[in-house]
Amino acid sequence: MLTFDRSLPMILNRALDAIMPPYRDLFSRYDLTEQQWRVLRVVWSSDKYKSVDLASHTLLATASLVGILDRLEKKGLVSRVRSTTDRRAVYIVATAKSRKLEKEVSPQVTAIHEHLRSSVSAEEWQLMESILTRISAASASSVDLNVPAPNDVAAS
Amino acid sequence: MLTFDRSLPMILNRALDAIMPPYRDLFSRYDLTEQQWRVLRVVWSSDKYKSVDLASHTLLATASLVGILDRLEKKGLVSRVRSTTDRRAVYIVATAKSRKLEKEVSPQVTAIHEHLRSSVSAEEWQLMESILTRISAASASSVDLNVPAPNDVAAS
DNA sequence: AGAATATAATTAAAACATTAATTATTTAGA
DNA sequence: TCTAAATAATTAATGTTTTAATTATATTCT
Repeated sequence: MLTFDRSLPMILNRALDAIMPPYRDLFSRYDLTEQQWRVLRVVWSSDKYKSVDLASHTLLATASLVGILDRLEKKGLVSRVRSTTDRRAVYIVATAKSRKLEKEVSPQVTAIHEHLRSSVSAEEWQLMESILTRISAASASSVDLNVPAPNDVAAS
Repeated sequence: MLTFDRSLPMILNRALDAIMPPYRDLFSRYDLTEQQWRVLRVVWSSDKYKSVDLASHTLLATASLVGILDRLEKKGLVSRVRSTTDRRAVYIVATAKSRKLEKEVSPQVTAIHEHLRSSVSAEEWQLMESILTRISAASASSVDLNVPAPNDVAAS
């Protein structure tokens, strides 16, 4: 089991499992989920973002965004504004209520970020980031591995 | 947005987004989900595992495991065996059918692991693992940060 | 202009995640 | 022993993910 246990997916998932609880505890105190937070902090960073822009910045699929935005809208934290120049597009804008939330929550999120960040040296942090970036790039460049299709295997 | 964009959760999620598609493509060819694979490879590694043991080795909550095991059982890949010595416990065992699947899929999964692994040096890989492990440990040791409760903030 | 194609957002269905509560059984302690 | 606490598995409710299909609007190309 050693080889699977120390595979990159497991390494990354274990790290996420370890670091997320403090974030989730914080978000839940404000009745927010992790994904809702991710959407809000991008919306707060700009006047106008289309759904499709949110997707790339939050790492959430547009299909997932629909429901997340529905719930954020119901809570009065964002509103949807149909574009007049391209009527397919919808802009997501932050409400005044969500701006208040931003002022309360953001500093606490930053505190968690910095606490994590301070547990290793600046050089190590930078190194980890660059190693992960390089592995990710390698993966994206050759998604198609040279493996037989299931039918081929079954037929052999 | 720079500070949030380069936070550890985003770094890790971006890396997972980049590396998972080849795994998911492979699993879907065998009509398996990523989580089902995770359960199977642990079940294959031992004769007898209780549900609660599976949870820790797969990083899946026991509540999630119930449904995953239901579906694996329905496909004839695992079976549940009630323990006679502790009648609360259920052992999960691999079927002969799932052993055949193991022989087909495992080598291909290993190939993806090794492809990722080969994109950086052995030293870098080891370093990344140790840095992430240290950050994770730091997080676990102080989940309770010194932040005010929501009510305190609102009252101020 | 008109048809094929592309794009933005949404919907639908199945699977999984998260939190809290529940059931059944076992263990520990007065 | 008898009860309180702990443990294993499950259920329930809400939210999210993934893939595929759908709707509406734009764009491109002939």
